[in-house]
Amino acid sequence: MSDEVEWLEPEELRSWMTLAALMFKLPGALDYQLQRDSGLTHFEYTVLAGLSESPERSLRMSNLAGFANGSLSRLSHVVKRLERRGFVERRPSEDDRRITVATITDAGFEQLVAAAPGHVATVRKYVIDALSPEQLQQLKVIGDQILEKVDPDKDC
Amino acid sequence: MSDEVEWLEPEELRSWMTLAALMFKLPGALDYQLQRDSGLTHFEYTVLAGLSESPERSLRMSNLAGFANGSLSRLSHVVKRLERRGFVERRPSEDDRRITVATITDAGFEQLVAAAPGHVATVRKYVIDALSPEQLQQLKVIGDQILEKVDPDKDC
DNA sequence: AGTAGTTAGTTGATACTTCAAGTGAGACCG
DNA sequence: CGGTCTCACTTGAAGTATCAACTAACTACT
Repeated sequence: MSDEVEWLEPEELRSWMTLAALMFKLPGALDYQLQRDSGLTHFEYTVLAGLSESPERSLRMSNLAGFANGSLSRLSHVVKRLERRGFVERRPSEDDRRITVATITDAGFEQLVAAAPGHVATVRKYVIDALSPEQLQQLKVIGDQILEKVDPDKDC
Repeated sequence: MSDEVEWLEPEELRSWMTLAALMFKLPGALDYQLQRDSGLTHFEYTVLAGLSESPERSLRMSNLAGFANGSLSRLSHVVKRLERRGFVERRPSEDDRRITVATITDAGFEQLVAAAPGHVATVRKYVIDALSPEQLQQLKVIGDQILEKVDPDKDC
């Protein structure tokens, strides 16, 4: 951290304020729809979606945490709740019993299938339909460049 | 919500996944730095910053909530905590005593001034420096278009 | 004035996230 | 082998967010 602070230029500030507003508002809007229509948070949805797309409908906790962009601790709590609701199961891996493998159950899969159309429609309404194809492309490039700085390892 | 779901095209999906990852990761990274170096969350920082830039260093709760992109309830809890720490004060407005006016104290201002350089440096490191001037401009346009859909009133 | 309706903000219960500490399994090393 | 180290997760406590219910103040109508 250098001695002299480089304050933001007005242009930079405007872009940053927009991004900040987006970070505050979009998750709330997404959570609201999912919660209301399916009783899932966006994070829970992402967890179920991650499991559903994986071989054996299973993933080890660390990988799932990476996929869902959350900490292992957060994931552990969330999976415990999802397990109580009957949407996932956990068991230790045969190979290495430090590893926990989570699996989505049939009930969890049904829940996901029921939630998906509404969620996709919301993403479409708020994000995809708001942008041109070029802008979508720009958004991906911009996002990846920022993520590269935030989280230098793991290039997804 | 229509009968036939329009699933996302691969291109659309990739852009969305990037944006989703950004929404999960960036707030955490920002909060982490602020919390560690100044004991403030990004939301608290935004609240103090909003007050500090306003005439009389004061703002009514609703306006402050709008500025900070949070609900009135959330703001009320946060301001209560900031008040306990001596960083803001609240009093009812003379004109309309339903209205609560929050004011940043000298201690709060000092806290903000102490936190600002590190926070700005972090924003610069993660966002501004990651992007070209054109990309910053694109980001603002893209963000505004999404926000317009999420929150149709209030064009900031 | 009296009453119904609206607005601004607060509160309390519940749920969620985070952080630090803990557990138990495998790896390494003499 | 026995001890230490690291890894993969889990847990409990404390802090924070969210939702619904509530209070108090103003407004509008009769």
